[in-house]
Amino acid sequence: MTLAYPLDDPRTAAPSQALSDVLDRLGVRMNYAKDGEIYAQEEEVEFLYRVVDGVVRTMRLTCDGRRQVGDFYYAGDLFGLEPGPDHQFSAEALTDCTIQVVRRSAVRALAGDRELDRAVLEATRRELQRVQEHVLLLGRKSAREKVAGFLMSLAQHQSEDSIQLPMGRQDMADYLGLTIETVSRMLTQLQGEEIVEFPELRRFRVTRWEALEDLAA
Amino acid sequence: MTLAYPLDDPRTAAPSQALSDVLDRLGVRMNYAKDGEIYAQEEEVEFLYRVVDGVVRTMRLTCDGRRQVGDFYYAGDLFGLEPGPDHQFSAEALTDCTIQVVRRSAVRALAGDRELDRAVLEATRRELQRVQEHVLLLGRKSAREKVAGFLMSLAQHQSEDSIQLPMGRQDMADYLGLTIETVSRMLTQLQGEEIVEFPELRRFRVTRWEALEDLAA
DNA sequence: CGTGAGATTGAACCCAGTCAAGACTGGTGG
DNA sequence: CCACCAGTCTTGACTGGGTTCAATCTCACG
Repeated sequence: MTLAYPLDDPRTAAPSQALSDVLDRLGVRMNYAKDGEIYAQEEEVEFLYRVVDGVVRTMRLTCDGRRQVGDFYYAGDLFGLEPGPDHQFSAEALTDCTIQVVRRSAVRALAGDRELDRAVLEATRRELQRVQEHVLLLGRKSAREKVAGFLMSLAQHQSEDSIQLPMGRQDMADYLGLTIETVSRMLTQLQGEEIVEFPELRRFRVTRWEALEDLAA
Repeated sequence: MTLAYPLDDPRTAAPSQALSDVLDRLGVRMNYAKDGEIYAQEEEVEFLYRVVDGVVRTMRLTCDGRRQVGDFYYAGDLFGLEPGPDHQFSAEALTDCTIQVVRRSAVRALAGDRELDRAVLEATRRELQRVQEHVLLLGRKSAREKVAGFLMSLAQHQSEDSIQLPMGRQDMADYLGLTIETVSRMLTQLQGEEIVEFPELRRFRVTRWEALEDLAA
């Protein structure tokens, strides 16, 4: 993982060395095809995962079929750190992915290493912070602000000038608590105001950073 | 804290013994008057807190003045477990409160005790789970469902037949991502359908549990 | 009793959702 | 190479749930 972005951002701070080592030593690399299921909702929590390459999405389905995307995970990010014995979320490969997987029990067995306990705690903390940001986004922002904020956060994680959108509109909508149509409209609107520019459907460029920052608030 | 409610509920599971002990041994009891500030947003994270008596609310203010309530904490709950060096939320006494406070550095100093590390992790996990529930609530539920769900969760934490509402309508609204008027209307509506009953402004009784459960979904 | 903050209610408005049609895109096979 | 197709995205018209603004009510507390 590159460190092109600020370290205090919980999404991008590198996982601690100890945990990283355990994953390297004991972890198994797995490949998942686009849309492949990594784990299912309700499944027992058994493993710890790190994205090596590709993008992963976690999501939750309510009994009546509404979908809520938990988060998106990129190269270097840990995921699957869920409280409770069962997964509240499922995880799927948004793109073709390589994932490093380690059994939780293996981590626990090595936990004589206090560094490691600490590392898991640290990772859980980061996760908590991400989720708290998500609450603020969902609770008190307009559709316009939600979409702008989403684009901002994507942009902050890619140093290139032209930014890739690995997920479709439906995934954005389900992350932001909106419908696909509203997301689409807001994107068009932001383009109309020349704040962002979409040369391709899944790729954009920020043309007026200040305006985008103001919106994301 | 009583254990009248199921243990797998992250809001109510008792904090682990080790952490509880540290709080008892090293913690200082503090009293806060209603609306007193326990810590401020942006303030450095220094302490760990446990509610002994009363109710605490955490909340966050955005630059343009919008308010988002993080959560409500009751007797026995730990709070102030925030990732990052600074508080993202502020905490205030919703009612007159007794809070047991311990320095984080004291906890850290004792952390040779692996039990303790584990306990902090466990508490952070529970917090994570609460926040994830909150995301689902905010992202994919109607006003009616939000209010019904809120009343449900309150009811589940009080064994009595008549349930106290320690917070005002504004706090409920800011927790649910609604306006005070909408909250009020939904309460009236639920009363009209004889699902709940409000003998007093801040006290209610559930008259049709099944209906409430269906709504909270 | 009065008083005032907090809660309810009403009416008008508006943002986002819904439903439906059409456009674009990328992939496939002729 | 291009025509076609299916999936995805965009656009439009309409609806409706929730907000806004304002007036009234309630009740806890002096």
